[in-house]
Amino acid sequence: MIKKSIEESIVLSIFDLSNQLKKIGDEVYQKVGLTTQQWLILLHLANNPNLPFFKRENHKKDLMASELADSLNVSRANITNLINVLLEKGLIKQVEDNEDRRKKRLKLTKKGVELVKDTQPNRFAVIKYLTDGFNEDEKKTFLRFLEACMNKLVNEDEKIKSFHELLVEIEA
Amino acid sequence: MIKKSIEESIVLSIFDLSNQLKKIGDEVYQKVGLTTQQWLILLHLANNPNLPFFKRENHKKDLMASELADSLNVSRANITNLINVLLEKGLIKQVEDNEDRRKKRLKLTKKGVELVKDTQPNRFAVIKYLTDGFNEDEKKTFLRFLEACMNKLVNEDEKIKSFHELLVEIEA
DNA sequence: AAAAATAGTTAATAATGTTTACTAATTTGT
DNA sequence: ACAAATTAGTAAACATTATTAACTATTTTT
Repeated sequence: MIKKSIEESIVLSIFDLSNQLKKIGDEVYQKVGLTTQQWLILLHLANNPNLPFFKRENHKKDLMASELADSLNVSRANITNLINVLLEKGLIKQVEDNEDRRKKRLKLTKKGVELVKDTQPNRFAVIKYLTDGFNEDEKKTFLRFLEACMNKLVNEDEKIKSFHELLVEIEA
Repeated sequence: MIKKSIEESIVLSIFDLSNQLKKIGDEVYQKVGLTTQQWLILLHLANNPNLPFFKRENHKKDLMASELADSLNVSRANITNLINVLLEKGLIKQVEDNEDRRKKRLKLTKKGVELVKDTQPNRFAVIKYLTDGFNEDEKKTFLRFLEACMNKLVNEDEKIKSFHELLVEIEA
């Protein structure tokens, strides 16, 4: 019998909520033939300052695929696939970097900029609606909490995995 | 240019954190040939009271596949696939319901119970470590926040989708 | 100058999940 | 009571999303 614990409730709720957000996002963005994942790439290229990635590190130059892979925590090959869709739709473009010719900088096209701009008020309204009913202090604490968790996960993930070292192989 | 907003930061952080948790979970549970998703099923069958699903509704009888589909927000067919792995590994068993012979109740086997029990202290330690540094009141507020968001998403998802109605078809 | 590392891509493949169609059992409406 | 609708589970075919491994080109390190 597993005990009630507010900490575990929080972790499981974060999971649940994120799933739900992704589902709804996929449904909404399907109208323009995109997935939540592809939409997140657009938000990166729009330099959305609220993305955890931009809080972790400062970026002056346009992003490249490997940085997106890093931020979304997926393989570079996967980013290539996601990007191809956005390129085909004419929402982004690749610009060769003259200083390091291995690199290709990604930019929103005019069409991409406009799509992000046009949908921004509604995205914002949804987010405001969702997070309504809590005061500024509470929201700040909540964000600190999420960021603290994240820091532990990325900086000390070996430590966390080692907690589970005892997980013994079970016979199939 | 998108403005800084604490609300959007929160939503994007939840996304990011959940991804990271899933990745680490997949890596950890790979040792026993399971995915995070399959592990979640084990937690359901162990009646983990911290699962959002058990907070939403009360369950006296053992769960069935369609309830798991509901809780994990995936199709029934997908649950069949996930369950088959757990059956093969001998971690769960199906029991026919005598009152309604369409239903198959799912139960942990002795082996399944033991796996959950043995790993519980470490799971708990990880969660405690992650959520450390915040007091009880703060944690309670987070949980209320997460549950409030979730409620809006599930009860008023049509309203949320309608926010995006203006999303116009873009030509490929 | 050689070796190692980085960036991106391609191809093959794994996993995850969906839709559709089906069977069986139960519930509902008349 | 009985036809129609609903619910539960599964199977098959497929879509998608992601991964790994191998490769090219370029840059950095030693």
